[in-house]
Amino acid sequence: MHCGEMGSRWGFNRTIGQMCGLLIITKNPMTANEIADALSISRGNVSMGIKELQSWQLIKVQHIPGDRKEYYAPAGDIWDMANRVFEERKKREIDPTLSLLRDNLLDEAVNEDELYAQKQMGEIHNLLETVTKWSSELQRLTPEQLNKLMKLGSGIGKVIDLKDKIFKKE
Amino acid sequence: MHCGEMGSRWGFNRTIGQMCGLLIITKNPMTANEIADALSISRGNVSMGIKELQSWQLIKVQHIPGDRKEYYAPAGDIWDMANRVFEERKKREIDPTLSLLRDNLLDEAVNEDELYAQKQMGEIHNLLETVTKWSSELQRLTPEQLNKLMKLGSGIGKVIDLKDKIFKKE
DNA sequence: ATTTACTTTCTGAAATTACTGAAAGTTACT
DNA sequence: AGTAACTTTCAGTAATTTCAGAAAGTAAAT
Repeated sequence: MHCGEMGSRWGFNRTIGQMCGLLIITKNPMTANEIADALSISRGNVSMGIKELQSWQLIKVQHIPGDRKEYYAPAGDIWDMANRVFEERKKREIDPTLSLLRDNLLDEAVNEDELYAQKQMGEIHNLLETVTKWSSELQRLTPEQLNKLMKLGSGIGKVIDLKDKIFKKE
Repeated sequence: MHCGEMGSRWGFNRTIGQMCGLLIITKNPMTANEIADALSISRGNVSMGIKELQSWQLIKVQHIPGDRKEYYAPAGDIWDMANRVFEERKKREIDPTLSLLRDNLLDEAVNEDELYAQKQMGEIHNLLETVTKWSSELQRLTPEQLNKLMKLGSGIGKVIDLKDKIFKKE
């Protein structure tokens, strides 16, 4: 139920949030009908939800030999899923803005107001590019590296300073 | 207009997105009426929007001596604003889930299914805690440190390995 | 105390989004 | 080909969200 309430904050709707939560905490894969029953929603709704969750690559279909039904289960572990949600949201929330800003920055400003507007848009563009680049590079790290990095926490500041010293000495 | 379309993805609604965008690209602070005119929306709607944007701490009121009207302007630069949006969203999207999970993990599991559900919830809890901790610690870095870190990009992997070597040698 | 210049709150209408249940589609077996 | 066991689509309905405009509130100036 909580996943439902949070669903819309996370980028999908109530029912889809519930479906996702249900599949995560349920050990065995479930059929569409089981999902509909468990959540008391219509069979058609489940079908839509499945399609949506597949488009986020959060669930996968499984077949059980000798059974014609389709069984659904989470695709990957919690980290994988979080990554997918993160990526998908970047695609929806950042990328379109980034490309609009790029277009706009190509236009010549014809007066002071437009100049200011462009300056501000430039700032936003910078910010979004930095964040985008950074996040894609974090994903290139091995899980162990990532883990170390996270554990490091604000100690990262010291490591950066350290690195600076070393390179200056050389 | 684009800010309007994106508004709902960013956590508020169309009008509020437009208002925020308008205030960012406009050099001088604006009155509520100017905002309403510029965007062709009702005065009442602007009032609601202002309240909402203030709750996100994205805009601030300014008074011009000898003028009774309230003028509105962005609160801080682009980085500040992005930070606020980020923080606010964490508060809405992560914190409630985190506290629910904590409560749930205190309950004793009475059968195998519940045990599995708890295991999964534990995973999510870990993930969210790590992310939360990490993000709050990033914010503790000085802007220069942060900038260096971002510029480092995937080179961060090498720095982590470097740090490991140094500490092993000691 | 009244007027003036503003801001906020609230109500119901309009627009959008989500959901159901039935019909249509698909697939695999006979 | 026919049928059984499923899944998907879709039209209409229900629920939610957004919004304008009117009414109420506030505070300074007269």
